[in-house]
Amino acid sequence: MTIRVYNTVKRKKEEFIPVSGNKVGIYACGPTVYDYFHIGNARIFIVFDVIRRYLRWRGYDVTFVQNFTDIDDKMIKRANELGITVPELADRYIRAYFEDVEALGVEPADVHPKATEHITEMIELIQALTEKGMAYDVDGDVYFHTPAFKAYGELTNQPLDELISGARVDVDERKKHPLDFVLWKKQKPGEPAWDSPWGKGRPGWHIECSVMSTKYLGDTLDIHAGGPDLIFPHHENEKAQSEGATGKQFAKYWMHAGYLNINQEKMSKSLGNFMTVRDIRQKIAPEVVRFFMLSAHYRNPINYSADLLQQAQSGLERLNNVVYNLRDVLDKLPEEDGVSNDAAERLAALDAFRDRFIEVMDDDFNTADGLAVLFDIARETNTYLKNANPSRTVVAKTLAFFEDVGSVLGFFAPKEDDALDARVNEMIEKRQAARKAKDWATADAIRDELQEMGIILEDTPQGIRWRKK
RNA sequence: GGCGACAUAGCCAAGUGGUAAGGCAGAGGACUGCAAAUCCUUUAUUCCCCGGUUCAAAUCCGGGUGUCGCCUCCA
Repeated sequence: MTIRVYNTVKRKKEEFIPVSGNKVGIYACGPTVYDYFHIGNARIFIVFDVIRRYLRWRGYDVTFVQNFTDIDDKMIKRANELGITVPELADRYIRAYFEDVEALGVEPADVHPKATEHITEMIELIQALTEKGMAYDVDGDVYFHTPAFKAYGELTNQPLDELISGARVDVDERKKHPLDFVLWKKQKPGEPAWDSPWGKGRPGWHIECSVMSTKYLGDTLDIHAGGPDLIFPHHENEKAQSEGATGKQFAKYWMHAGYLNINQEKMSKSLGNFMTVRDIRQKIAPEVVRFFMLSAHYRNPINYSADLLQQAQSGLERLNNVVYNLRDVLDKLPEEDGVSNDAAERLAALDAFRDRFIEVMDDDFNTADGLAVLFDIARETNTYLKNANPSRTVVAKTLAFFEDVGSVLGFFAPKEDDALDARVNEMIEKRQAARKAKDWATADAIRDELQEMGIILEDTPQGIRWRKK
C-alpha cells in the first residue's frame, strides 16, 4: 500500500512517489509577520504539521521548509503605524508565531528562511529571467511576462485570457500584459531597499518563495503546500518563475487545504472576520483547536463556532481520558504480567488497529478516519481496563500505541508536574478520610476545591483517579 | 463570464459502485454515598431534488436547486 496524495495541479489523487528515493522536500508558504496569525492560518500550520509528521512516521526522510515573509507593503505600513522599523516588527511577530504554534503542537520547520536574508538569490533569479526574455524592466520596476511561460494557468486550470476577463483590478499601463506581475519593486521614499541592477528596491512577493524553496530543497520540490487562496496568483506565479528559469518541474505535488469559515464565510484578514490564536488561547485549550481541525478532512471547508469547539473538546477528553487511565493503571500494576486470558487477542487487535490507521492515513491523510480508529480502540481499551487483572503487556502496548499514533497527530504527550502532584495527593488523602467517616460534605468540598484547581477527581471501581483538566 | 468545492441523523463528520464509520448531544439501563468517568442498549429503510446507467448508486452520467470559494492582498 502506498500513500496517495491529492495533487491540485492534476485535480486528482495520485500515488506519492518522491523525486529522489526516500527523501521528501516540503515547502509551505509561511506567514507575513505583520500581525498575530488567525485560526484560519492555524489550520494550514496544523494540517501540514501532521502531514509532515506522518510522512516521517512512514519512514521518509523529510525536510520541511516554511518561510517568513518579512518585507512587503503590509510590513512597511504596519511598522509605520507602530512607529518601529520593519525588522523590529518582523522580530516581534516571528517570536509570537513560534509561541502560538508551539501551543498548537506544531513543530518548528527544519528551516525557517526569511525573505530579507535571500535578496541576493532573488536578484540572481530575476536576472536569469530577464536574460531569458521572460522578464522586463520598466523604469526600476521589473515584471514577469506571463505569456512567455507557456504553461501559465496550469495550476489555476484557466487559460490566460479567461484569467484576464475576470480580473477586478485596473491594469497598469506600463505592463506588456495585464497579468504580468512584479518581480522587483522600485523603492519609494522612506521605504527599506536593497541595491540591484535595476536600482534600489525590494523583491516582489512571489519571487521570495521561488528562491527560498529551491535553495533548501533543490529545483524540484516533492510537495509545495499552502492555503487555498494562494493557488492564484501566488503559486501560479511561483511556478511560472521557477519553471521558466530552470526548465524543470517546480513541484511534483501541490497540496492545498480547505478554508476555515466563520458564519459560512471564509475567515480572512481582509474580511475582518478573524480570531487570532493569541486571543483564543485564553479561552480554549489550543489542543482542542488542533483536534477540531483534524476532525474533518484537510481539503474540506470547516466552519468555526464556539459550539463546534465544545463538541471537539468533549471528543478529545474522551481520548485523553483513556490515555490517562492507561498510564494510571500501568503505574499501579505489578511488574509480573497479569493473567488476563485474552491478552493475545488484545495484542492482535492492536496490530489490526494500527493497520487500519495506516490505511486511512495513506489515503490522502484522512485524519478524521484516523481519529475514528482511535475512538474504536478507546472503547475496547476502556472495556479491557475493567478487567480485574489486566495484562501489563497489553496495557503497556496499548499506551505505547496511543503515544505512537499521538506523535503523528500531536496528542497524548505525557506532562510532568510533581509539585502539584504532592499537593493533590495530600488533599485526596484528606478526602478519603472524610469519606470513610461518611462526611460527604467535607469530601465534596475537597473535590470542588480540586475542581477549582483544574483537577478532576473520580472514584472508579479500580480506585481513585485524578487528572488535569 | 470562466474555473472549482460542498450538500450524509438534532449537531459535527468519514465513506466515490456492493447494501450507511466515528464523535458530540439526547433517551433508557449497569456501576456509584453523590458526582465524574466507563460500559451496554437506543437515535438515518437512507445520503438536497428529478431523471438515467447497472444485477446493485450516498457513490457513476445528465439536468436542477442551494451554499461557499478563486479569477485583487489573503493561509
